[in-house]
Amino acid sequence: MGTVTIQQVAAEAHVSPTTVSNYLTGRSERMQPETRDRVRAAIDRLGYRPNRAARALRTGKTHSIGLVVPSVANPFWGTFANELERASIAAGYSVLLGNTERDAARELRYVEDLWDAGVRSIVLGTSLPSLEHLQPFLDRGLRLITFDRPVQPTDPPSVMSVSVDNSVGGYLGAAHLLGLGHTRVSFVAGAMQSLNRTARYRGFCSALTEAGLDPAEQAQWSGTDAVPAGAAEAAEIGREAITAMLAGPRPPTAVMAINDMTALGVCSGIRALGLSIGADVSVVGFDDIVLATLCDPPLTTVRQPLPDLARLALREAVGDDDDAATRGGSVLLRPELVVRGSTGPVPEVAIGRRSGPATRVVAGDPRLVS
Amino acid sequence: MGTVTIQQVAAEAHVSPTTVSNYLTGRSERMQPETRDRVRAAIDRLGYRPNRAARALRTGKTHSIGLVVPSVANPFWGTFANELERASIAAGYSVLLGNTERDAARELRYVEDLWDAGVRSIVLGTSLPSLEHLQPFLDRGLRLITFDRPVQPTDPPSVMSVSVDNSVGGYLGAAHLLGLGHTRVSFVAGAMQSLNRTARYRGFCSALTEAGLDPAEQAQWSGTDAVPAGAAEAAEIGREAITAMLAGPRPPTAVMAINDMTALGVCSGIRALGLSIGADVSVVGFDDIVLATLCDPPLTTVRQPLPDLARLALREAVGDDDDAATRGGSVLLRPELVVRGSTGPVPEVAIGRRSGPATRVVAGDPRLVS
DNA sequence: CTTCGTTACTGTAACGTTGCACTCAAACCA
DNA sequence: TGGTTTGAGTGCAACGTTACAGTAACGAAG
Repeated sequence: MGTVTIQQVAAEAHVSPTTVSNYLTGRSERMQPETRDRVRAAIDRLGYRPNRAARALRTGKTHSIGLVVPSVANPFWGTFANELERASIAAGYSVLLGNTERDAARELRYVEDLWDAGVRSIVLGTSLPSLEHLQPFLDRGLRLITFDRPVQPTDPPSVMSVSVDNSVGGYLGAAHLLGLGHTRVSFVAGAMQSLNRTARYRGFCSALTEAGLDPAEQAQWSGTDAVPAGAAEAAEIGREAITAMLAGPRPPTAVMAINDMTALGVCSGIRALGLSIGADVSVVGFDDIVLATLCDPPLTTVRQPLPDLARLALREAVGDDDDAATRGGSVLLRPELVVRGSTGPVPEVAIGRRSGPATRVVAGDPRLVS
Repeated sequence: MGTVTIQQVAAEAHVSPTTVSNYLTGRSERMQPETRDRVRAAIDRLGYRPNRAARALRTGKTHSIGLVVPSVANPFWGTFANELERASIAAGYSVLLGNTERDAARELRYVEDLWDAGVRSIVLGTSLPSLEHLQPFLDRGLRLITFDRPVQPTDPPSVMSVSVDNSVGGYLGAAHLLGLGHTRVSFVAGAMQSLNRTARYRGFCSALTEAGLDPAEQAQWSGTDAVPAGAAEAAEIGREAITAMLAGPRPPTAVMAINDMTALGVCSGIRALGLSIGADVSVVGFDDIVLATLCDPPLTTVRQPLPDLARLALREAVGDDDDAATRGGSVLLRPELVVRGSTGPVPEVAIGRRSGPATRVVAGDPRLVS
C-alpha cells in the first residue's frame, strides 16, 4: 500500500529508524542540525505520517480522551462537548464521544469500550449517584473526571470533579428573586435524586433563610422519579410543575428551575395559563444555554462558564500526574447570574386572586411538596 | 502490568494463540465445541480484553468512524451526533468527534487526524462548497459521507451524500404558506453561498410559481457573506433580515427561513417590532430542532428525519463495499412539514399600513434583494 | 596512556494481534 | 488399499513503532 513507514524515512535520510523516531518524539535537541534537516526533508518528501496504532501499541498511550455525557442533543451537553473538544484539539488530543441517555449499563459499556480503545482519561458527565460500577477501571488506573456532578462521600478517592459551585448558583438565583421583592419563591427540579439538585437547592434555601423566609413553607416541585433523559422531557417537567403549583393553594410569584430546559418548560406552562413571564411570574434558570437568549422573554439564568470548565476538565484529564494536585478533589468555579427579561418585580396583585388558572387545577398532586 | 494477553489465554486454555484469535474473530464455527468452551472459560477466568491497538496495527482497520460537524453546540448537529452515535454503538463502532466551526483548515486538520487514527470512514457535516482539500485522502481510500450537503457536480465521484430532499422541503414550506393565503412570502437564508440554500430556495420558488406568483418579486434576504458559525449568529441573521424586510417597501406577511435557528431569530425580530407571530407574520423554519416546540408560539417547520438520516449515513460508512450501491451517489429522504403555531392565515390588514415598524426602518440596506 | 564522560547515533527486541502456510489425523471415495 | 479431501488446530512472521542497551568517536581528566 501507499503507507510510508519510519524505515522508509530512515533509508531516505540515511539514518536509523530510531533516529527518526527520536526526531518525531521531540528529542531533536540532541541531534546534529544537519541530521535533523535530513530527517525533516525525508519526511516531507515521502509524506510520512506516523501510524498511531503502532504508537499506541508500543507506548500503551493514546492521544484520545473519552467524553461520556447524557446526550449531546441537549444544548448544554452539546456546548460542553464543543468546548472540551476545542480545548482537546489545541492540546493535541482527540475526543471519543458517548451518549448514555443516563443509563448506567450504557455508561459502563462506554467506559469498557473506551478503555479497550486505549483511553485512560474519561470526562464523565452522567450524574449517576454511584460510581461503583466503574471501580474495576479505576483500580486499573483510569483517570476519571466527573463534570457537573458533585463529589459524593462514597466516591472512590481517585475521582476528580470539575463543576460550577452549585450552592452559590442556587443562592444567586434566589437572592435575585428576593431582591425583586418576591416572597413566594418555588424551586423546580427534575427529580429528587438528581445530584445537582441538592447543592443548588441548598444555596436556594440559604438565601431564603437569610431573607427571613422559611424554605419549608415554599412550594417545591420534586418531579417524577425518573431522571429526565432528553431535553424535551426536562422541559415537560417544568411545564407540569408550574401548572400544578399555580393551581395550588399558595401559587408562587417566582420560580427557580434546576436548569434552563426546565425553566423553559416553566415559561411555556405560564404562557399556557395566559399569564405573563416576568410580570406575573418570574423565572430563573440555570446553565445559560443558547436558547436562554433566544426565547421570549430571554431567560434570567445562572451561567455556567463552560469554556473555563472544559479547559479545567481537560487539564485534569491530560495533565502530568504530579501537576494534577486536585487528584481526588473537586474544582468548583463560581457561576454568574445573568439577568434578562424573565424576572421582574413582584406583581401588585397576587396571582391566586386572579381568575383562570384555578380552573385548570390538578389538585392534591402527591408530587407537590409542602 | 495487569494486561492479559491472548497468549496467556492460550496457555490457560491449552491451545495456541491462533485458536484463541480464531474464536475471537468469529471463526468459532469450525471448532470443536469442547475447545470453544475451554477458550471461553479461560477468557472469562482471566478477564481478557482484546487490545485494539494491536488489532488495528495488524489488520489496518479500526472500529471507529469520524464525525465532523460545524459545532455540536448547535442543537441540530448535537441531535444528529447523538443519533449517529447511538446507531454506531449498536453496530459496534465508536464515534470520533470533530467541530470545525465551518473552518476549512480545521476540517482538513480533523480529516488528517482521523486518518492517522486509522479512521477510514468519515461523516462530514460541514457544508463547504468544495471538497478539493480532501482529495488526497479520497485517493488513499477514505470513505466520505457528506451529510446535509447537496452533492456538487465538481465533487470527487467517490463521495457519498445523505441528506433530506431540500427542494421538497422548500416546496412544502412555501406551499403551506400559500395555502394559508399569503402572497407576500419571503425567503431568509444565512448566506448566499450556503449550499443548502440553493435547493431549499428552488423548492420554495417552484411552489410560488405554481401558485402563479413571481418569485423574483418577493423579498429575499441573502444574509451576510460569512456563513454563520454558531447558533446565535444564525438567529441574529434572522432578526436582522426581518427587521429590514418589514421596514421595506413591500413587507412580507410570511417568511420561510433556511433553518430553525434563523426562524427563531425572525420570530424574535417580529416580537421586537410589537407584531404577533402567526397572526401578523407567519414563520416557517427548517430542521425541527428541540427548540421549535419550546418557543412561543411553537414553530411550524420542515422536519428532517434525523434518526433515519443517521442510520443511513452509518450504513454508508460501515457497509460492505459491494452493498454500498450508492457509492458516489446521494440518498435523499423526504422531509415532513410540521404545522405548529407560528403560521396562520394571511392578516386582513396588511402590515405595511400599520404603524410602528416603519419608524425603525433601516432603509436601503444593500443586502435586501429585489 | 588509560579511564571516564559525553555526544550522537544504531541495533535489537519487543508491544499484542492475526493472516497464511502448514501439519496431522480421520474420513471419504473408487 | 492407496490416494485425496476435510476438519481442527498450530507456528511463524509480520504490522510500525519506540525503549533500551549498546557503540564509536572524541575530548578531558587523572
